Amino acid sequence: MLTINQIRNNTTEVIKKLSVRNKNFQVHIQNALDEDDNRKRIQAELDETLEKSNRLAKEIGLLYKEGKQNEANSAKNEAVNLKDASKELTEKLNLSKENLQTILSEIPNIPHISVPEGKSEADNELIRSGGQIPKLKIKKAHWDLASEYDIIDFELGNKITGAGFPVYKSKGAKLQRALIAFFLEEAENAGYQEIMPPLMVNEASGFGTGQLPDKEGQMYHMTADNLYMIPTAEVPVTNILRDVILNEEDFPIMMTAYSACFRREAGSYGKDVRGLNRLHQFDKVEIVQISHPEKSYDTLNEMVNYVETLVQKLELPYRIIKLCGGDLGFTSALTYDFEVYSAGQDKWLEVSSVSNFESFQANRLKLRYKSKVDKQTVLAHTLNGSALALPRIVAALLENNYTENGIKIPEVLQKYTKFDIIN
RNA sequence: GGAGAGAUGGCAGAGUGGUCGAAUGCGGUGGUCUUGAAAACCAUUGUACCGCAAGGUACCGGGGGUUCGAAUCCCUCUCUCUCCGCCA
Repeated sequence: MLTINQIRNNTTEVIKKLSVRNKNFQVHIQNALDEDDNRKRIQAELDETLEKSNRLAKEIGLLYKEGKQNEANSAKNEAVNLKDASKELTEKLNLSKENLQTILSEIPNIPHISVPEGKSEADNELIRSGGQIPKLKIKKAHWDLASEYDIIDFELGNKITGAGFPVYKSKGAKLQRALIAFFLEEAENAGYQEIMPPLMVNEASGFGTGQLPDKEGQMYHMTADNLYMIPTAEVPVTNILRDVILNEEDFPIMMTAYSACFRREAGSYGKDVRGLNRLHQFDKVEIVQISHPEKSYDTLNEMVNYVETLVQKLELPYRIIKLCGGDLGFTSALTYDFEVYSAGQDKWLEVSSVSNFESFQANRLKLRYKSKVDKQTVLAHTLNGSALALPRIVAALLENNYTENGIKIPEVLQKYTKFDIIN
C-alpha cells in the first residue's frame, strides 16, 4: 500500500508513473487526497472537542475537592454535550479512515522508472538468456516420464486428496529432497539465514504481505481456527519483521526458507495445469531481503544474479525477463521472471519471480528503521524471490535430460540424490 | 478438553477511579571525570495524527460499555502461563 504522503508529495509524478501499468489512476489518487483532507478536518475538530472535554473533566475534579457541588454539576451538563459531540465525530472519523484505507488499498505500487510500458506478457523485456536448448531425439512430457519411471504419481494424489496434489515416489521423492537441500545450502552460502516457518498463518500476517483481503480466494482457509495455509514462505518469513523498527546497521536482513506452498488456483484449467505445471501443493525455497531504501535496487540485482547461478548450476536453458507495466504484480515496483525451457513440452516455464516491493509491503507490515541522519522512522524496503520453485524445475530436468538410458541428474545434485540417473 | 492466573514503555516491574504518557531498576543515547576504559555522577530516552510553531489529540493485549473523568470498574474476544486430561 502506498502512503498518503507519498501520494500527496508527488501527486503528478505518481499518476504519471502509475500509467505505465496501462491504466489510469487519476481518479483514485484524487479520491484519496480528498478523503484525506476530509479526515484531517474531522480529526482537528475531534481533537478540539476532546481537549475541551479533558479540560472540563479536570475542572470538575477540582470543584468537587473544593466542595463546590453546584458548579460541578452544571459543568457536568456541558461535559455530557461535549461527549455526544465527540462520539459523533469519532464515528465520522472512523468512517473516513476506512474509506481512505479502501481507496489506498486499490492503488497498486508505483512501477520503477525502468519498467517498460505494455499491456501483457507479450510486451515484457528479455534481459538475457543462457544455457543450451537440448536437441532431443524423442520428446516426452514429464507426466509421461513420471509414470514411465514411476517417480511421480498423479493418479494416487487424486485418490488421496485431489487434483494438483501429486505423490512423489522413490527417486522422485529423493529428487525433491535433493533439490530442497541444494537450494538451501546455496542460499546459506550466499549469506541467507535459514528459517523454517509455520505453514499456516493468521489474518494479520496475511494482511501484512498483501494476500488479505484481496486475494483471499487464493489461500486455503481453515475456518475452525481462522488460519490460512501459506501460498509461499514469503508470508510467514516477511511477517517476522512485522511491527519492527530496525537500526540502520541491521541491514541487509537476508532470510531463506523452504516450505510447502498451498494455492487454491481457482479458475485454472486446461493444459497449463497438466502434470507439474500448476499444483495446489508444491515445494519452494524462497529468499527474502529487507533492505535500506537507497540500496534496494542493488539488492534486487544481487538477488537476480544469485538466482541465475542456480539455474546455471542445474544446467537448464533459461531466460530472464523484466515484466512490463501491464504484467507487473499489484504489489511490485520491479519484477524479473526466470523461465526455464522444458524441451518435452517445448515451452518456457516460469520458475522464479524476483521482486522489489520498495516500501509497499513495509507500509502494511509497519516495518521501519530508525534513520541515523535525521532520527526519523522510515519504511524499509522488502524484496523476495523464488530460489527456486521445485515442480517446474523437476519438469524441465526430466524432459531435458531424458535419454534412451534414463534421466540424467545434473552434476551438482548428485551429491544430494546419491544417484546419477533415473532408470 | 477441564480448572485457575495473567497481558503495562526496548526489557524487568509498580500503579485499583481524577494532576498517570505512566514510579523505580536495567538497557540505549549525550555529557562530566579519565592518558584511555570501567565505575560514579548529570541529562536525555515510545509510536502515530493535526499544526509554521506554541501546543493539542490518541495509544497501558484487541473491541465495546459505565462515568464529568478509566491503565484502574463491567462485558467480550485474542493470546500467554500453571495444574489436570489427551497426545507426535
